[in-house]
Amino acid sequence: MKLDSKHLPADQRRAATVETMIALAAEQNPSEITTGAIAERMNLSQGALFRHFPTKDDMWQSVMEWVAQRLLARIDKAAQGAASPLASLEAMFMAHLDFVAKHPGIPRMLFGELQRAKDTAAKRMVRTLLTQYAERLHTLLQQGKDRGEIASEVDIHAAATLYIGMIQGLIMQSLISGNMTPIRDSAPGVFILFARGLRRVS
Amino acid sequence: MKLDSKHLPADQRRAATVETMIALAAEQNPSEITTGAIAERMNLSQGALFRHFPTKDDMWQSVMEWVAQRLLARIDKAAQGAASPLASLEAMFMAHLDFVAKHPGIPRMLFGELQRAKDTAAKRMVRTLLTQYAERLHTLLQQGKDRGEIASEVDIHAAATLYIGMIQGLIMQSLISGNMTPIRDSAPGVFILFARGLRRVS
DNA sequence: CTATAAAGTGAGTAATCACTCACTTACTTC
DNA sequence: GAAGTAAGTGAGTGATTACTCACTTTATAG
Repeated sequence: MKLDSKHLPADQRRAATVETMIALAAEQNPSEITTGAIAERMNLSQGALFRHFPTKDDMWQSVMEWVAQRLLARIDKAAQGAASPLASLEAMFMAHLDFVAKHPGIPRMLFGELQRAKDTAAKRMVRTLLTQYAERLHTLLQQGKDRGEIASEVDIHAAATLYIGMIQGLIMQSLISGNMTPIRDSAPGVFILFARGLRRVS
Repeated sequence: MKLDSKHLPADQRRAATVETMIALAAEQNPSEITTGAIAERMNLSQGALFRHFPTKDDMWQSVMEWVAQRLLARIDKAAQGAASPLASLEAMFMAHLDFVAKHPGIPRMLFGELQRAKDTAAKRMVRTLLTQYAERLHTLLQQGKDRGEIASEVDIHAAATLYIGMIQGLIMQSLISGNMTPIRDSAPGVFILFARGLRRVS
């Protein structure tokens, strides 16, 4: 991969643009990333970007596609290797946090895109991603109930909200402290507490 | 209060500006709110705003002060009336959600400000708010342990993160659906699950 | 080696934004 | 009711931004 050379083929240039935007989002507010800053980081003229994307919104859409594809693949793979529904949830949780720790700009992008006023393609993509994520959570939680691992009185919808909230809360902590360490350090304890609420009292 | 009349005294005009910004934040991405839009909503010329605030950042700082003051007062009042630490947490939780349901732009503002690149006064104010909030949570959780209401093996720091995450998760749901109803509907179930994880198994 | 197409350049443009200022209007006080 | 002051107006300004385009450079196929 000679991604730094000039005159890349179009598909490689598009991929490099997406990766650059994700890298920049780790350093600054995603909504403040300019096409000029993207081009500068790529050692490219600003105008060249628009040979590969019709608008900036299309660039963001490509970024969100990249994220949705990678994140869902990561959590699916993590869930498959586990022995029980609760273990799958924990593996998904850890894989998700590992993913955002490696790409700290991504949760910022998702949240920022969600609260855009306009209904952009990128925003719809985020909604789809989160909906698909929630479906996987519901399935696993129901399986946990069926197998008696999760208490029957647990509200599955509430549990899915709490799961998403766990991740969001940890991200919030990292935004306050300015680095990613609290995520890795606090994650296990938070999940233990979450699982305590779910588990059937034997 | 004749807040719509022309030629308001300076302090009332500043207060009206803050309230207008909070109202606008409920409708659109806070970072996309322009001074022109604020002025238009107030039936005021854009230039007039800068007679009362030296910069736009100062406007945001005033907004954050408004939020910090009101939110902390609300949750403190709610916590006082409750019979036990866990009941206080629940009352705080509900008061907080009631607050954000009435001012849907506020969580957006806080999160958006947190991820700004520059270290603005508003950002420092958000950090302070969240730190003070976390202190209250730690105190209550420790009291719960001392009284035997909360299991001794519970990680207090994790519980505080989970509490913040609960709120953040519910806000996320409302951003996806586009309205505030899921917050009010799902909140009790989510808290029950949270409390299940904390409570001492008798 | 040459022709052709793909990719990149850099100097534009129009729109938008926060912020300024000379001037006008409205309140207050004696 | 005149004088003084506080508040508002509206037409600026310069900086920034997404996007365009005529032209140049590079890669590649015959």
